[in-house]
Amino acid sequence: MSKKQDILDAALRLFMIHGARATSTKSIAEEANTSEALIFRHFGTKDNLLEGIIKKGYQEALKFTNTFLAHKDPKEFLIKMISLPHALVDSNFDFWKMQYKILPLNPIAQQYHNNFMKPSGDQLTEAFKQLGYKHPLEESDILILIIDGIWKSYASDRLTYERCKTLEHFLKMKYSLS
Amino acid sequence: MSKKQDILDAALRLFMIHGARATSTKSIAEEANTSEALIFRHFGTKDNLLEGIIKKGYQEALKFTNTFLAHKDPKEFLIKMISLPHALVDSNFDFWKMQYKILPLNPIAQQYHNNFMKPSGDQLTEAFKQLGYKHPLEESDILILIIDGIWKSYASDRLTYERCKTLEHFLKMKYSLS
DNA sequence: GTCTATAATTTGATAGAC
DNA sequence: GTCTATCAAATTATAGAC
Repeated sequence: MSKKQDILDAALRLFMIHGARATSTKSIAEEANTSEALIFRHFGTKDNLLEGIIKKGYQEALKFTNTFLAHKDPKEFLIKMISLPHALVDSNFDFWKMQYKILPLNPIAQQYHNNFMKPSGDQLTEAFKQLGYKHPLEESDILILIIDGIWKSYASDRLTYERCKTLEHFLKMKYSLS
Repeated sequence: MSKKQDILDAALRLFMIHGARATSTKSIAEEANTSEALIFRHFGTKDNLLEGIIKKGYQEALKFTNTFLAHKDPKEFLIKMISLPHALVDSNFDFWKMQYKILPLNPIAQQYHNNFMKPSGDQLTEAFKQLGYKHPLEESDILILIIDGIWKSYASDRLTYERCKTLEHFLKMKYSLS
C-alpha cells in the first residue's frame, strides 16, 4: 500500500510541474522508485491515475469548504468567500497548482471543478440579494471572476502571500464588510 | 508561400482545439494538405511554428490596442479597458482561444503575454489615481483580475456574448462611468 | 504486490529526389 | 518549394516470473 501512495505522490509532483500530458509514466515510476508496470497494475491507465488524484483533491476541498463556509449570515458568508481562494490553495498547494495548469485543456479536471464550483454562484447571488444589492446576479458573477482570478494567480506564484492578504482586506473594505 | 500560410492556419486551428502538446506535426500536415517535411523546412521545429503563430497574434493585438486605447482621459480609458477583453477576443477569436488553453503550461506563450500585458497595470493605476481613488494600486489589481477573467471566460465559451455585454455595462455603472 | 522484459504505436525530425 | 521514404527515440501498456 505504500508503493501505491508513492505513485500518487510522485504523479502529483510531476503533474504539478509539467502538466499531465508532458509527464510520462516512466518519469513517474522513477520519481516513485517503482516499476512502470506497477502504475498500470494499480491504476489501469495514466488517465485513471490522474482522475484518482483529482477525485481525492476535490473530496478534501469539499470537506474544507463545508466547515469553512458553514452556517453563515450573508455578510459573514461574503467575508469567507473572499478569504476562500487563499485559504483553499494553502490547504493543498500542490494539488491546486496542478489544477490551475491543467484545467483549460483537461476535460476530467474541468468536470470535477465545475461540480465543485456549482453551488457557490447561487449562494453568492442569494447573499447579495439579502444584503439589498440592486444587481445580485451581476455582483455575484463579478466576485466569482475575482475569486477565480485570485486562486489562480496565487497558485501560479504571480500573487505573493502578502499581496493576496492585502487584496482580501481591500475587497472586504470595498464591499463594506469591515 | 500559400502552403506556408496553410500550415500556419491549420496549426492554429488544431492548437486551439487540443493545445500544442497534443497536436502532432502529422495531424497538422494532414489538416493543411501538405507533407510533414514541409513543416520542418519552413519552421525548423514544432516549437518554432507555435512561436510564429504567437508572435503574429500579439503583433495584431498590439496594433489593435494601440488604436483602441489611444489618447484617452482617465474616465474614457477605464471605459475602454472594461470593453477591451470582449473586443480583443472578437478581433482574433481562434488565437485567443488557443492562448487561453496553452498559457498556464507554455513558457513561450506566457512570455509574450506578460510582455503584452505589462503596460496595462501601470496605466490603470495612473487612471485610478487621477480619478481620486484612495487605493489606486489595489483598484488596478482587482480590475486586472476581472478583465483577465472576462477574456478567458469569453474565449472558453463559459461567457456568452450577451452576458459579456451585460457585465461590461454593469462594471461601467459600478465604476460610475455611465 | 512487485519486478524485468518487451510489444505496438506515435512522435519529432532528416535525407534525398524532383 | 515540395514530396516520399525513413529513422531514432519516446510513449502507453502488457506478459509472465517471483
